[in-house]
Amino acid sequence: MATLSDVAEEAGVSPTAVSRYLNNRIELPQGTRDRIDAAIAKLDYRPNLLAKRLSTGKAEAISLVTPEIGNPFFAELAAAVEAEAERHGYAVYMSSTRGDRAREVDAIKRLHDQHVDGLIMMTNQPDDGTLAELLARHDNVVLLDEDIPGVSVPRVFVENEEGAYAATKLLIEAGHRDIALISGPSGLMSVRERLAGFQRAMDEAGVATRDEWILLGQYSREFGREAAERLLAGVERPSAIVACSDYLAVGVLQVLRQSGVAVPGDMSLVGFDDMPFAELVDPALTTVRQPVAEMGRIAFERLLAVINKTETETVTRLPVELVVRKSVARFERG
Amino acid sequence: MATLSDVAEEAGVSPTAVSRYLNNRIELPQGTRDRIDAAIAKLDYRPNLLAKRLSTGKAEAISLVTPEIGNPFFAELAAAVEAEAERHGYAVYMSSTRGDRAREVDAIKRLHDQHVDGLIMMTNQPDDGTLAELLARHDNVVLLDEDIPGVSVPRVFVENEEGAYAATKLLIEAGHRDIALISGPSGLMSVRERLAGFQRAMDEAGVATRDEWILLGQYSREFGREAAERLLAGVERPSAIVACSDYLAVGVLQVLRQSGVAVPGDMSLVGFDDMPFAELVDPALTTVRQPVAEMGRIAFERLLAVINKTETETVTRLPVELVVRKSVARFERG
DNA sequence: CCGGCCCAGTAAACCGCTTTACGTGGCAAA
DNA sequence: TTTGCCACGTAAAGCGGTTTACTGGGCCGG
Repeated sequence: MATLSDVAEEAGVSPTAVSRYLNNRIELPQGTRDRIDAAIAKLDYRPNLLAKRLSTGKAEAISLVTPEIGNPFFAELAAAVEAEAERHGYAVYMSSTRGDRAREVDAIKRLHDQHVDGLIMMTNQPDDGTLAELLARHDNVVLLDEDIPGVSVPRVFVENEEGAYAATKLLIEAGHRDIALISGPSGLMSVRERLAGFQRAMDEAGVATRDEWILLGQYSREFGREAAERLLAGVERPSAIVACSDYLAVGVLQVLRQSGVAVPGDMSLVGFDDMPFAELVDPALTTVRQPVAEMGRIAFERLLAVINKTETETVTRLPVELVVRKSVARFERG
Repeated sequence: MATLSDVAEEAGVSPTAVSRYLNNRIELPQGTRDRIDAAIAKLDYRPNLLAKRLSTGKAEAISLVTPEIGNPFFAELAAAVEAEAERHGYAVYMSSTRGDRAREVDAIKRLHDQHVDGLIMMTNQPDDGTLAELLARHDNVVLLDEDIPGVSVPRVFVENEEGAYAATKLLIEAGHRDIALISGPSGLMSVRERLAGFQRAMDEAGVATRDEWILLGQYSREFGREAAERLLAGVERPSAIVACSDYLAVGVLQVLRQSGVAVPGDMSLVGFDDMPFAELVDPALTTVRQPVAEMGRIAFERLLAVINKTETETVTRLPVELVVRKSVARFERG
């Protein structure tokens, strides 16, 4: 690999001149510029970013940590962040923690390496304080999708409560009163908020919620199956289910199908997220769409703002949208 | 941020001593070790990876380029690579090119930056020679999933031909003779090989293929829909379709459903990949499973081997497996 | 009592680039 | 003729580590 000095020598100038020329920090006469350009071309010179970063302290790169890159929701979010970052000339280093706290910690600590200018963080498990403490030391972080309590950095979320409210209301307006809710771990902000939206819709309609029909666990297909089985095993069955993630909904769907419970004939179902497969399952899933592209875009924008110190803590709430497909039917008495 | 020198000063030794101690290149008496450890703890020292890499030339990191991280197939592959890399203490920098040639080129060129020790490359568009030429200059690259002709680096593929052969044979054994094939861009190795497998199965059974029933385009849902529409519009219809990607199959499924063509009743369908949603669609998709986790694992293993110069060009072919679900039925005459 | 060896470290160069603070040489103005 | 300034650069330190070669002192054996 040719270095800056090689280029300088070839062009008959000092490394300083080449460096400053390349960074537009010096005016050179045409002749000199040509010689440098020729040398660069001849040697196929590419600046060593590592050295550059070490020297300048700027990385023009960010890190993106996601719980599970194999999960379409996070993958789409990651793609959106990357697209926006590219527009600004930033590289994105993605990593997936696979729900491992140690890997989350690692990812944050790596901020120290100077490798990146900032971090967009997604998590899907409640924090026990570890992450919050670690993050408190940084000001170049943005939280996306899920909160970590006690951290004062910009955050980008969706209107979880509104989403769940709309989903629940749709069911109520279809005549349902016996509605169950399946959601993720209780420590998560999104879980709390969606539960609140559900509760509010039920309260407004004057219909009581039942504790045994509120099932909190994980945002996973596995838990969706488990929860559905529990609901089916109960003495009374709800006529509709709000699943707070499409992953959950799909798990529910599988169990219902196996058990011969028709959707939406015998049981209505609403999901959350509008993952790519939501319209592919049978029946096509009515669900609450999160504006994934927008979330990614704004998260990056916010991060850029804190990196450039033009802004600090802000919380952005993006609206969600109820997408009506085929998994909800009017409740028929009997 | 505390530096090595800060630690050295705090511990009352030279930076050299600290560096060598941390890298196990020196034996120090217990007392000195304790002082250094204490200094590190007190200052919360973390080595600056950038500096380390610049100095050593080793990055303990690889780069992973995927065409589209939002695509579950690539996302899962990425997750698998990352999992294996982590076991070996390597960081993974993922980037998605979104099918943009310029971004692919960029990703390769970035190998020069010393940022990473090597590159695992996935692509989903035929190369016009650009990539091949660029890659020829590197020996720390592994190709995954798809080939780039003219490049002599380790490659990890699946048995595409066998997969398509098995899928086609399944249909033939179910009594089908009018079988269409839908696949990706014709320049791609996987497309060629799957086509060959299809052809071989048809030849062996003594049934002729028809040009108008072999539709090559893109590995996308969009093209799946388009191809399905073309098949339905033809004067004669096949009774079964081999879709060379589950994305294609899903597109096909949508069009068939809209057109009132029952699957598998009126039309049998086999996919390829076994993406996560394959078992969720209706009917659950019979498809050819690619061993994604294994592919990722082996790709990393191979990359490590070339990085350490213990191996050069090898081509690995991983077996695929036909997963029979509900989208294929016996052909009923008439 | 002296030479040599080992223990416990150290000085200094280097990785490749940036940046601050300085030259030069030539020409115009005084 | 001298001053001064501008155009065109350069020297050298620094980013935070690693690594090679070396050294000073204590102790042991002869």
